[in-house]
Amino acid sequence: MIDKLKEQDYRLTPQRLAVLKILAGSDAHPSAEHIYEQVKVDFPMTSLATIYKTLTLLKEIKEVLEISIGDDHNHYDGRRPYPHPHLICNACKKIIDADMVDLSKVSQHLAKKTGYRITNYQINFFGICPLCQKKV
Amino acid sequence: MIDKLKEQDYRLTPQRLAVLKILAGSDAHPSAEHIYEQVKVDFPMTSLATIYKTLTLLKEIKEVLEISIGDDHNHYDGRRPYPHPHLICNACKKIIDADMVDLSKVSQHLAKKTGYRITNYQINFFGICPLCQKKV
DNA sequence: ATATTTATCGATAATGATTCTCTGTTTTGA
DNA sequence: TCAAAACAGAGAATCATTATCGATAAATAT
Repeated sequence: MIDKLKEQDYRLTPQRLAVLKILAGSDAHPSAEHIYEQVKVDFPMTSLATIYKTLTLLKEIKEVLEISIGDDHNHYDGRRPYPHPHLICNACKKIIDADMVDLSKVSQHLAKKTGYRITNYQINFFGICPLCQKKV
Repeated sequence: MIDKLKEQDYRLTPQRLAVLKILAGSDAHPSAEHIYEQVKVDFPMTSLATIYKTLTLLKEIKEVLEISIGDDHNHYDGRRPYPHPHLICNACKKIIDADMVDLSKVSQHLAKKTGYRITNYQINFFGICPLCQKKV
């Protein structure tokens, strides 16, 4: 992560380093607020805006994945910053990675394999449609 | 939809009927704001809060599907109110249904089949994890 | 039909995550 | 050392969604 930052001529500040450390050290898919609380332990003067700015930067250089689970606040994954499926518990809101494919029976397989009672899922593909490709 | 409402002892009001009609008559996955604009054509006195309340109700009785695409506002599908994959254009924000399974090669198949240039996708499964199932 | 009960409505304030603005500070490179 | 650019911090602004609450209207019984 640090190398990626330097490669692209971004500065490595203490605040950024602190965010990087938390992202690298957690597989709990923390929210911006949660990262903020963690960073404040070592850098009490840090602003929440800085957290967001750092996350935006990391998103741009593809070193963090932003995850929207309809929870009114986003979560961030710095360990596996590429698109991959997640499994979210509606009760405790825990997010875990669920790397398996198929789909017709993924839901049932997933339920069997992980013990989760799956009640819903969300699949979104993002891209450029044929019409917009022409417009370029 | 109307029957479902009556079954569960909900009232059928003009405002609700207007929302139902728009949901039933559109496959464009409209936002609450968009539904609001449409409803106001026939019922100018309608409040945006009523749109949200109706959508919440329809979500509860599973007659509409709420779709979060990280666009800062949700979209609604009243035609196919069950979880299913969507394909979103990053440029024009158009949302279309993408009913195909598999996953390992869904992305490539989808690209070939629809002409979309897929740059990202999001998959979320919602459920109850083993620990929380025990807690019940 | 009319009255009664109660869900629903409309208007607006409140909430809360994220972004913006602006000012001061730090880093970089000549 | 110094100017230019990047960055941080504080708090205001934004904006979708929710909550509040008095007024209104739908369903049902009288």
